[in-house]
Amino acid sequence: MGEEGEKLERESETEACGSGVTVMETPDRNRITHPVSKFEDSPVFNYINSLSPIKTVKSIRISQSFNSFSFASLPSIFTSPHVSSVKESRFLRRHSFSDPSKPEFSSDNGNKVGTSEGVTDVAHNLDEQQENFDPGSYIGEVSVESTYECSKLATEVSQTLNYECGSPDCTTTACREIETKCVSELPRTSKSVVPYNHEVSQTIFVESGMHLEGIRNIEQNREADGCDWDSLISDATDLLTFESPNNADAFKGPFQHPGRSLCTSLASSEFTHYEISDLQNTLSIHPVGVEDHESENPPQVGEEGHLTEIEATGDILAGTSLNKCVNGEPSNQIDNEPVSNLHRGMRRRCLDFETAGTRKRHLDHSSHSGTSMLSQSDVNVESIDKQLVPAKPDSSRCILPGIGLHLNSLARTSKEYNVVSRETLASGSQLIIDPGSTASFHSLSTCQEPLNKSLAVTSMERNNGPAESRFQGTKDASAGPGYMPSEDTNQSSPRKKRRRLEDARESEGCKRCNCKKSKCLKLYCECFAAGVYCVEPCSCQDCFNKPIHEDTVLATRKQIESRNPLAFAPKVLRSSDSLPEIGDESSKTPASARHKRGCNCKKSGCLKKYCECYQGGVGCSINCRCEGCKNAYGRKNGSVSIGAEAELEEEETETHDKCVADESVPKILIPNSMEQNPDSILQATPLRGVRTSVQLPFSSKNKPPRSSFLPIGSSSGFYGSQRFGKPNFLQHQPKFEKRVQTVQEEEMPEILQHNCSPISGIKSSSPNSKRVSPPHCDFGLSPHRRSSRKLILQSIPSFPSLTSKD
DNA sequence: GAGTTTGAAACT
DNA sequence: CAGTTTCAAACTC
Repeated sequence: MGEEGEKLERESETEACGSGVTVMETPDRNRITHPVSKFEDSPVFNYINSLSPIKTVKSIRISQSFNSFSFASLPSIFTSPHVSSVKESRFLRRHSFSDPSKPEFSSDNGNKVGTSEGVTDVAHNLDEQQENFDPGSYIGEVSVESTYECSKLATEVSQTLNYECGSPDCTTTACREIETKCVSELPRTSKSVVPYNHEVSQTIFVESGMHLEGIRNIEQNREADGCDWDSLISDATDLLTFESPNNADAFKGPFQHPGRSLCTSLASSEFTHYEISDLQNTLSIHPVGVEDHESENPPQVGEEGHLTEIEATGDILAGTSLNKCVNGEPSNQIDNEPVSNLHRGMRRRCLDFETAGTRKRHLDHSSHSGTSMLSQSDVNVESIDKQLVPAKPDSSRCILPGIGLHLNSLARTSKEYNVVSRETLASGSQLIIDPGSTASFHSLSTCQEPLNKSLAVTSMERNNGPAESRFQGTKDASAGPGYMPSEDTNQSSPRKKRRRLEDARESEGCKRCNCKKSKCLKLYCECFAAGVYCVEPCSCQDCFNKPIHEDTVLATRKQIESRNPLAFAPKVLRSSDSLPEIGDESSKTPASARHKRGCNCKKSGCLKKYCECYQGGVGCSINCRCEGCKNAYGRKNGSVSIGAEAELEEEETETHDKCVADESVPKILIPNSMEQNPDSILQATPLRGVRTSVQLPFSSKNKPPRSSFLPIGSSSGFYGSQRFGKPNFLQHQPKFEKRVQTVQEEEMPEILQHNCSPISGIKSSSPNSKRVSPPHCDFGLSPHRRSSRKLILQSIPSFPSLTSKD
């Protein structure tokens, strides 16, 4: 496997890089964005920033948001673009490397120098290191040696400077020294191990002044925190590297594909600017929160958490961009992506497992970060999940609701699209946005049930318990999530009870399966279907859906995908995604979303969760073959007539508990909130721009909800990306837009990118084809958007989506 | 908690 | 593609 995996990796890389894959990236974009980034990076810009109120705002936000979450921001820092290149290779590599052998990596990396790949490599290295090292063992070592070293030096120096450099602005000679040292030192230590890292780091240090500041801050913080910051710093460093346009240029090399580099630089640059500032703030601020955590926690924990973050970051990086920047052959992507996504998810989970026991403290930290982090993209979310999961002391490791591993969910719908934004928002809100800024939260809340809820509900609390509780809740889902208050209060009947449980489950974010015969290697298994590993809370028997059996899982997954490429795709396409079929009145349904394949209910009347449509909180569509459809969210015939809506309302009312925030209807709300306070969102985070998406009516087990969180998800990734690809985004700020776009593009599987076409193709092959609704183009490409979408559009200027027709 | 129902997934 | 079986969630008691 290892060799094969390598081969595949290489091939994929070659294809991606070598061919004009970059094509996908629109040159225009690069051009446009690039300049912007340059502008931002330019001294003048910096100077302006320092003077302008904007900067202040940022810092303020950050300061507010930051408590312990500063870390979270870091992951976000790594924009998907970075990852992009890594993504494919990563997956592949993982397959082959899952085990101890990683040396190859370095070698490979070594060959590729200076390009975006280099970045990728870095990410890789991080990942690898993380993977390779046991949580416990590597904690001390820190994933990135080069950076670590650097950080060490920096730390040494910074120790002196600590107080001096409290502010980001502080640019003392000491910092310079550190930088210099780092640069000089890196080569020695890290070179062999991580050839590129040091290069990158050097670049960063040398080139980016702002970054340096951020780094300094980080280092300072680090001092307070301990070693953890090293990794953080390293991450930051990477980020920084990308930030500067110059860097991008530098990266361009023989290997580099212009498009790629551009993409990377672009995406990174766009975000970076903010990120950096955030980072700085975070760092500066962080010490306080972090210290607290760490002080409480054993050093190990803190370190682990740190590592986790890094990991997440790496994942993010790896996961996101590939698609965007590199357009490989569709087939390849298709094949790879799902796997990769899965892989990621898996991996995270694996990580979680590994560290789960050890990490306790981080829970808070990670959780916070997780919440806060959302900024970037789905990917980030994943990272968050990871973080979160690890944080949890319990084995349950459930990921955030939806987060991590649910590849599918993301895909779901525009929602995902929204989800991403939401996540971003959520995280951002926590981190960046003021607690007060409800807009972002609202959006979040609407979109994803558990997560949203938790966020919304706990948003206030976010810093401490909420996130944690949430996550913990996830673990113990059964136990009952800490959050879900509203429902509980409302619920009184057994039904409510059930809901509660379900909600708890969802809130947990982890899916728990109860498989007995499928070994959790079939779609029967919710965990497997969601692209996540089974966790302790699962009651499954003979479970193979565990990191230990990664190969098996992947192989099985592939097999299933070969059978049905959309097998792991989100089943429900949310409003934005799904296009109501033309003529399908159901589209009118409150839940604009539709089930990908439609249901086949005969006895449940589509009024029970047996019905996937209903479960997903969407109305039945022409694709459904249900009999006696009474789907409250929209009847097959079209009828989502008023009556139906009334029913729906009734139901909702009835289940008010359930729906409360989650329910399908809310989706629209988010957008509104966004519209209302678009600025706030934007301010909060660049990524934030995204809006929330549709919620599943049933928070509880809806697979969809889960998925929604997962950004990475292979298939989900697609959908999500697709959606993102669509113009919807908030465009309040061009920057953000670009950012978002980039993300979307990256994640978007080619298939999706191609609009519906892929589906159709798939359709033919897939068993489900009949159900698969090619016509839907649900993928969100359709021009017809749901109300939510409309809202979004209003607020946001559309951008050209790769896929979209426009 | 055990048993039943249900419909997706898998198989033929 | 259709029919059947298997499976696990959803549901009921």
